Amino acid sequence: MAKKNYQREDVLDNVISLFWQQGYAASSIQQITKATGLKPGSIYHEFESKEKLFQEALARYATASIGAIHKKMADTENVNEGIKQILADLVEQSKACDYCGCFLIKTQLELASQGNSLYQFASMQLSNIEKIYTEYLSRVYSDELAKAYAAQLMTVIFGIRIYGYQADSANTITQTFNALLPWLNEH
Amino acid sequence: MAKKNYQREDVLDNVISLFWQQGYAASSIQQITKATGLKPGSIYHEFESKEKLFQEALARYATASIGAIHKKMADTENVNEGIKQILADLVEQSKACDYCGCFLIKTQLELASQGNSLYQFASMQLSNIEKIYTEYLSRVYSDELAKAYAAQLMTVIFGIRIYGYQADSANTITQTFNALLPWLNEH
DNA sequence: CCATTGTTTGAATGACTGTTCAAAAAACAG
DNA sequence: CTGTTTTTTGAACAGTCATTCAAACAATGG
Repeated sequence: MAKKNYQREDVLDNVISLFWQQGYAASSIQQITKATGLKPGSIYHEFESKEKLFQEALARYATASIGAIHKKMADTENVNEGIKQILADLVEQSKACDYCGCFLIKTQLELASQGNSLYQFASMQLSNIEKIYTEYLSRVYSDELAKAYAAQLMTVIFGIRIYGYQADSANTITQTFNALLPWLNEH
Repeated sequence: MAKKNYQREDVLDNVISLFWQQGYAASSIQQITKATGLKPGSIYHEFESKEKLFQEALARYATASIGAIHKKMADTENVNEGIKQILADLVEQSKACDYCGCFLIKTQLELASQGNSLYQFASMQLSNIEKIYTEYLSRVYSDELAKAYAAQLMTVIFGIRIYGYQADSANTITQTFNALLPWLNEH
């Protein structure tokens, strides 16, 4: 088999959901082999180590998340409407029975204490997302206001992603973020 | 040594900071022995298993957290002032270089996927805290409003606890929660 | 058809995991 | 002092961890 019988991206997608659900420490190579269909040797041949594999999976998740933001902003009439839809999507996700929040946030919390490079990466991506929101908001508001609103938005998103673990919280969350971010309904 | 040479509570306090920092999976019995000074045998003699030990540590943390809320409410003039101080305390905590958020939230995120009883416990405690805030708020507001404000407060607290990982975020967080919860400055 | 290159395999590695337990040690009661 | 009880000890257990590697395998280039 001189040609590899798998697609790097497919492997990563399988690995993302495993790591996302269980976290870094609780996901064993054995589980990874089961989730991907690859033998240990192949995994280490394609990805250098468990850490590198996780890093790449997380990077793919982050890229997809950021891409989803840009897409939503391109598809909606104005910035506020785009953000409202993004928040509505988060609420929708929280309804799933296998809901497991945000991969970046989970990674940040799990690996913070070790000053891990994976923590650094997750942290950086979250900051990056805030910056992206700031840029979009500065189309509608002053730079100062855009910055403040982006920080509020990130705080509310973080809050939602954790509040979403509570069963049957969807309606409450929707009411909550509308009350917390009244400026979303301007324009 | 027929008399035990340690205090159950001291052991728990040491164990809390270990589990709090590193999470359940990443904290080994070996590390626990190092943190507590107890040998494996003693730990299993006093606490039945790693899971039971974690459970008890988490329960102690939760009790302390809830106690702190009641104390703050008793020490301040009114409910809104008490909540403002609690939020200010959270901001203060986030300044620490070894900041590691909230033990209950971290546990909920780490152990959610397994339907773990530890997850159930953490989840229940967080719900309980919301209920406590609802009760305090209903002294000042209608039941309906108190419920809505408590949900907002919990969402903002969750948000703060994650936003706090960001370096030098203290000022931003303070401005953010004042903007998100304008009703805190009533009365 | 051979040599080369790249891929897959899966057993083996040594370290570490949570847990157990028989023996030792220390306090108490009689 | 003796017998009982409680606690401590630390080696030992079976299992799992991440990782390695030589061998088998398959495809390409010449």
